[in-house]
Formats: sequence, C-alpha cells, structure tokens
Amino acid sequence: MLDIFDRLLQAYGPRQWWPGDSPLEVMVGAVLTQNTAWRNVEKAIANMKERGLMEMAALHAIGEGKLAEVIRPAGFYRVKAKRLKALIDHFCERHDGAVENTRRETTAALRAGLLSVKGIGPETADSILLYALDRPVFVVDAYTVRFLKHHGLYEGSDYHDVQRLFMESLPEDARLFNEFHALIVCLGQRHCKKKPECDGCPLADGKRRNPCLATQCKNK
DNA sequence: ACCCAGGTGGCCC
DNA sequence: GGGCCACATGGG
Repeated sequence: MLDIFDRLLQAYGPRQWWPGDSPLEVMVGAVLTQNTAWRNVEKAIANMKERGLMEMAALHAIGEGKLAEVIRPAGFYRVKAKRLKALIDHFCERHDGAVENTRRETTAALRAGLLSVKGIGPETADSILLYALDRPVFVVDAYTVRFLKHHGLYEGSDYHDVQRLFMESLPEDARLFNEFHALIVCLGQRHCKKKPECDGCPLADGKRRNPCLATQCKNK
C-alpha cells in the first residue's frame, strides 16, 4: 500500500487538502459535506462566517431553525442543522468547547464520543479526528472504496474492513493518512484537472488498473 | 430533464 | 444483517 501512495504522490504532488481556517471550521465542513458537493458547502460556510457563526459560542447559542436557513446552500439543511447543534453540544459538554481540551484524550475515546452523536457516522467522525484533530485514523469514503475496486486491490466496501486494510499496511502517521486520502479524492473527482487518461495512470503496470475513478467512467 | 455529490439513521423484512 | 428510503441544494 505504501508503494501505491508513493506513486500517487510522485505523480500528483501534495494536495494540501481540506482547507479550513480552524479546527472548528473543519468539523463543521465534515458535517456539511455529507453526501454533498464541496462547492455547496463553501457557500454555507461563507454564510456562517458572514454572520459570525464560525465560533463555538455563537454556534452553541444560535437556534437550530436559524442555523438551518444559514446553511441552506449545503442541502439537507434541516437535518444538518440538527447534526451541527448536536456536535457542538457534545463538544461543549465533553470538552468545554475548546479543541485544546481534546489533547488529553485517547483517539479511541474521542472517536467513541463522536460516534455517540446522532448524525455523526464513521466517516464524519474520522474526518474530524484526522483533519481537525490531527489524529492518525484513515478516512474511508465513497472514493476510497471505488479506488480499491477500480484498481483491483479490494472488492469489499465495509467501512472498518477498508479502514483496516489501509491502517494495517501503513505506518501510523496522520500526515501520511491525510495526504493519501486527499490524493484518492482528487483522482476521484469528476473534473479533476490532474487526472490522466486511463493509459497514463501512475498505477498502471500492465495489470487491470484504471485511473479513472469517476462514477460515470465507461472504462470499468 | 435528468444525474450526481467527500453520509447517516430509521424502518422493514 | 442487508436492502430501501428520506433528507435538499446547485452544477454538469
């Protein structure tokens, strides 16, 4: 698995992924992007910032209905407002609303806490752990599963099976997990500029490996 | 006018 | 435990 990472990194370079001005913004983005194009999430985040809502205290104070209207462009806005409020409540109760306070806790304890929040599933929890809290957990998403299938590396799609596949064959390193997942997503995006034609893939080695990961790709 | 996007929880069998 | 379904907006 490490050799695959090296080839992707060599070919595409660092993605410096998941832009966010703060851990809170990354956490919010993780919820807002659930089954949603990032472009729509950006609008919602911009709305929140305009209203001074990218702050723990402000988010804790605002009403759910009000928040829903602000994040409307992200889609599923009523359910996401509920999920954001639940996440913020959890964070305030459990960590007194400060990211710094998570440092004393183990990754396993933090993960269990996040998963106990209604609306936070394994992917959102792991995205928060890796991209906001810098913990070494591998994030699995639709792109990751598609990536493995397309390259004939693994057929299954169970979240923890796939996560184990990566984590058991890679050194436990948050930087590595971050960059690897970012590269997979970059390749998978429909209009990825860096994506090569199928015969120019850095993973192509004569076997059945195909760089085009987009859902509508005909080259399956 | 479709189809899709960095999921999750609830219900049904 | 697996197979649907609702949740919603914006871009191709």
